[in-house]
Amino acid sequence: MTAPSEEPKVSLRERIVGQLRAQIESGSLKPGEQVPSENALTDEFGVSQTTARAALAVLRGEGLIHVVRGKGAYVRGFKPILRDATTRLSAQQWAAGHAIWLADLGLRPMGVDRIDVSRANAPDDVAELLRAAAVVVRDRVYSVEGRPVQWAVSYIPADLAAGTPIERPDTGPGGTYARLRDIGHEPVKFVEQVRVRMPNPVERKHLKLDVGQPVAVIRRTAATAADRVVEVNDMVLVGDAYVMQWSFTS
Amino acid sequence: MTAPSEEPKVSLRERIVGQLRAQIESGSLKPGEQVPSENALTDEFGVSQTTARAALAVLRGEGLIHVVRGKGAYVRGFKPILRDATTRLSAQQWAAGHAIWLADLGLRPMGVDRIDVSRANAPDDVAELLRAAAVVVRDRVYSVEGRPVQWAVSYIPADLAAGTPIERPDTGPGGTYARLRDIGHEPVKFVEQVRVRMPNPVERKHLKLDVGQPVAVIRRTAATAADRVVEVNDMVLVGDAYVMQWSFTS
DNA sequence: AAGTGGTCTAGACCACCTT
DNA sequence: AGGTGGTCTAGACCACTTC
Repeated sequence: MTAPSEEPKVSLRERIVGQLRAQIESGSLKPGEQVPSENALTDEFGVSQTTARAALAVLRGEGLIHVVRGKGAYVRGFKPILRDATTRLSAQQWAAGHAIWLADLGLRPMGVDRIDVSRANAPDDVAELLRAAAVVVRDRVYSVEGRPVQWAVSYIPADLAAGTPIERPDTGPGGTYARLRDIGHEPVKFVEQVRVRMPNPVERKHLKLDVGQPVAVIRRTAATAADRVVEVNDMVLVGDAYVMQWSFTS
Repeated sequence: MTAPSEEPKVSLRERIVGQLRAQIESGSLKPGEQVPSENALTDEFGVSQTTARAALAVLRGEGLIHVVRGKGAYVRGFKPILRDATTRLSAQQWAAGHAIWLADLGLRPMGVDRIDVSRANAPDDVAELLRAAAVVVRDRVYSVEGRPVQWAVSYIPADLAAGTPIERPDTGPGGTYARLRDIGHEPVKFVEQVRVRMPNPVERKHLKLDVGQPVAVIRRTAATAADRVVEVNDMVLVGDAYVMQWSFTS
């Protein structure tokens, strides 16, 4: 009698997710705008609050919205930062490196939320790389437009850094690498290892992360021409805040 | 009368999450082992199934467990693959690049699940980079140990690739780049741009991803010495399957 | 006070896997 | 058949924000 069923096959949650995602991606819900509240979704789709919540949780997990307790859920809008490892640390130009993916990653001021400098014993794996246990630790959180975007912890052998501006929060022009150069240990070789994962609770706290937001974890080792490792820098980057770029030749 | 309350402050869900996470990280729950089922958690912690589910969902989101419908939840254990862009594409050696983070990323055979080669019109942004709309598209999924780990789509200008082995699934020794060299368009300059985000539904399907697993999205552009872009390769890497590495000098 | 999200319960039904 | 996860409801109470 009835027409063959259309086989929706998608759960109520996914139907809500799909509609909202489409609205966000099409721009009919603009960055900063409020997403329909749980109650609104309850009415509109005739589902329970639990289901409406589950739908919003999925969008959170995709980083499309962020949520403020007691206020509402809002469409994310954050222009990613271009982090170009090779041209920041070297001065090369790459003709092929222009206009890839993003034209408008304008440079924006990056501030330091917090910085702690101390002497300590390095974790085992770091000590092995540096061939030194006693290190100066530079621990800081960077922010852009009021939002924490990176947590970085650097380890420099204490026998190099002790008593130098590296032990001061502000290391002066050119930063730690320039100071290492001043004392005859200029780093010239760099290796960056990158992992992608969900943040642990400590990282979530430092970076004020919403649940479901992935991070990139970068370990950079910096070595001199004589292959002495003079710095290990462990960085945690908020995933949707960055586009990372590396350039190289064959 | 009673002792001052201990102010648990953590939700039931977080308490369950914390205990299971500790067990996984301490190794008392080993990779491949089954995590207590929802019913078991319901009994052990005296919570509803919904709450037990929510706890497991968090661990899924952190990539610590994966779930098989009708069977159970299991501790993840997958040795990540080392993807060294610079030494794979060049032949350089980096003394400082050894023994960073992971000693035992033994090379494992990477197979091709599926490969489709076709001619098509490139997406606008790719066409702009290649300065050509007509392209050969190489679309494939790679697997390691039966698990999809990467989805890669390459675009090569059709006026270069047409009629060459690049249009065949197996491009022969040295791959696409060797064939481009054969016809006088050897790529020598590379730029890789990397984003970190949650996968969209299409990516989740291709890579058979569990919910809550982040991916790295890499766009590599390969250019000749004359700065002609001869390939754009869009890759989606399963986050926890990889450690990506780049090396460079200042 | 009213609206928002955050947590949780008790119970239901379904789909999938193993025995 | 029985266990597992997947989806969903109806309702409760709490914490936070705005008015």
